[in-house]
Amino acid sequence: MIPSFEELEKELQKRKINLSFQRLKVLEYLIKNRCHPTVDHIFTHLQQEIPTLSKTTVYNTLHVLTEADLVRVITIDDYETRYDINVENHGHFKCESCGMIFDFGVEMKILNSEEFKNFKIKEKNVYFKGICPNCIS
Amino acid sequence: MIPSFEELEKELQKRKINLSFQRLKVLEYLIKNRCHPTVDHIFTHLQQEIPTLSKTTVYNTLHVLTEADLVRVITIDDYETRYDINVENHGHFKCESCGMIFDFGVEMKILNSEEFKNFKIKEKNVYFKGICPNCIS
DNA sequence: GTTCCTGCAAAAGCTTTGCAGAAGA
DNA sequence: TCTTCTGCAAAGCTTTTGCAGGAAC
Repeated sequence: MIPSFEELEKELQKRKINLSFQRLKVLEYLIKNRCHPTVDHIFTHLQQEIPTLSKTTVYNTLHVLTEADLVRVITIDDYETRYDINVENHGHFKCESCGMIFDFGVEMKILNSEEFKNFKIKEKNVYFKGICPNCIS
Repeated sequence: MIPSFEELEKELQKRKINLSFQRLKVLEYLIKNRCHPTVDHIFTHLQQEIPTLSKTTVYNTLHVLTEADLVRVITIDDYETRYDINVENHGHFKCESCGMIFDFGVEMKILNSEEFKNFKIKEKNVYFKGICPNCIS
C-alpha cells in the first residue's frame, strides 16, 4: 500500500525527473513522516540537515512531485496546504482540536449518477472534520 | 432542500445575529446565485448596488454566517475559497477546464469503521475534480 | 449613551516570480 | 559547454487586524 522508496525512484526515472539531493530529502521526509506535512514542516525539519536549503526549493520540489502524480495536495483548511505521498483512495480526518490528520479507507456512491455519467472524474477527495478520541477524553 | 430566505431569517434571529443591509445582500446573493462564489464574486457583484461596500464587510459577514452554520466554506483549491449556503451532505465536482462547480448527492462508507467509532465527526466534505461534459465535447 | 457594524488603510502571511550563480551531465 | 537546479530577494494576492466614524436601539 505505502509505496517504497525504490518504487518511487522508478517512477521518477520513468518521468525523467532528476533526483537532486534536495529533492531526495523532501521525498524521504514524505515517506518517513506520513503526517501530511505543510511546506513549513518540511522546510523546518530539513533545514537542520541542509542549512542552505530555501523554501523556494521545497515549493519547487513539491510542484514537480505533484505534477508527476507522486504527491497529492491536501486542501482541508484554506489557510494551510498539506502534502501526502499519493496512495489509493483514502479520506482524511482532521481533528479541530489538535490539528492532527488521520487516514481512513472510504467507499463512495454518487446518488444522481445518471447525471454524472458524462463527467470525467480524475480525482476524488474526502475529508471529515471533528474531534479525535485523544482530544475527547 | 434549499433553505428559503424566511427559514434563514429565523435561524439568524435564533442566534441573535442582526441582519444589516450589507449582511442581507450577501445572504440574498448566496441564495440566488448558488454557484459557490468567492469573496470577490460577491464583492464585485454587490458593489454595483452598494458602491460604498468594502471587502472587509463581505469577509466579516461570511465569518458571521459561517459561525452560525448557515454558510459552509468550500476548500477545493487552496488558492481560492468558495462559499455555499449550507445544505445537507452533498459533494462538489470542480471542472479543471472551466472552473465550474457542480453539486451531487453522495453516500459514504468508512471501511475501517471500528477504528473510527470513537471519532466525533462534525463535518463531511467530498469533492471531485475532472472535466465536465461541456468541456469534453 | 452604548453597543454593534462598516470600511479604509495597513499589516500579515503564504506562494510565486525573476534572476544570477552553482551543480551536474 | 549546455542544461537544469538552487536559493535569495522582491513581488503578488488573499485574508486579517486596528481603528475611527456611523448607525441602530
